[in-house]
Amino acid sequence: MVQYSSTPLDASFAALSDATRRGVLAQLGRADASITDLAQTFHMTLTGMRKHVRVLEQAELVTTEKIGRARTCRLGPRHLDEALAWLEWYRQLWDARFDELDEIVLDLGAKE
Amino acid sequence: MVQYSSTPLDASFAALSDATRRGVLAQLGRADASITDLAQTFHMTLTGMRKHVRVLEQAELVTTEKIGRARTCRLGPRHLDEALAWLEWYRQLWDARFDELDEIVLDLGAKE
DNA sequence: CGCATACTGAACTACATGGTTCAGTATTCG
DNA sequence: CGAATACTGAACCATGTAGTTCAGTATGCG
Repeated sequence: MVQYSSTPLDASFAALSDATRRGVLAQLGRADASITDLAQTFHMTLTGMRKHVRVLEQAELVTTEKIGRARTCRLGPRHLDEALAWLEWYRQLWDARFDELDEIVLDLGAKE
Repeated sequence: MVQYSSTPLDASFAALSDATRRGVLAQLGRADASITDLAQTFHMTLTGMRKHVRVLEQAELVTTEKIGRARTCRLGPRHLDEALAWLEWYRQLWDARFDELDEIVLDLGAKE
């Protein structure tokens, strides 16, 4: 198949499609945390959590910095504006289709 | 691993993490389409497109109906409100952290 | 009826994902 | 120095994903 990483939008949505990663973002919203902190919260191994954090890093939702032996994770620079914009656009699309349906229904009513 | 399908939010974000599927939503926003129509637009086999459509169906973003030998796909009942709400919440979280940082910077400035 | 069209299902390929364990390395602290 | 802590990398497993081909079935049309 060859995934070749595609667009940043793909990466954002993919990163958000996992409940653990959304939880990590929530925790980092309250305070920065180490891999150990996060691993404890979500009851998984350091290695497992590191992988989630790396996915979030690659989607630019989280940045990390290794200080001494600990790696500190914090909320990253991406606002998810792109993802939000896409969803808003989609909602408008959907609403437009719905209005159209309304019109058809109204037209049918007018005929009687 | 055992994926057991988790939350609808997972399904929504996962469905949106593929450019082809976002394109299908866009096309269905303009008009309903058959599997053949969609497969042609995105240059893939019927079987391949059917799989994408099924993912969108399972995320309740698209509904389909088989009429005669053709399957008609249309934009589904889900507004993606949940996904939007999550992203909005996340943005507020991020903004809050940013404001906090601003305060720290301002405090540092006041000290001089 | 017979052919073309539209889809479906199974099997296969190649790679991604979400997790684990185990065996390291690097850092801190007594 | 030596032990504990914090992370890392490689290897592995089971399953999911994005596509294909090929061999059907079901429908519509001349």
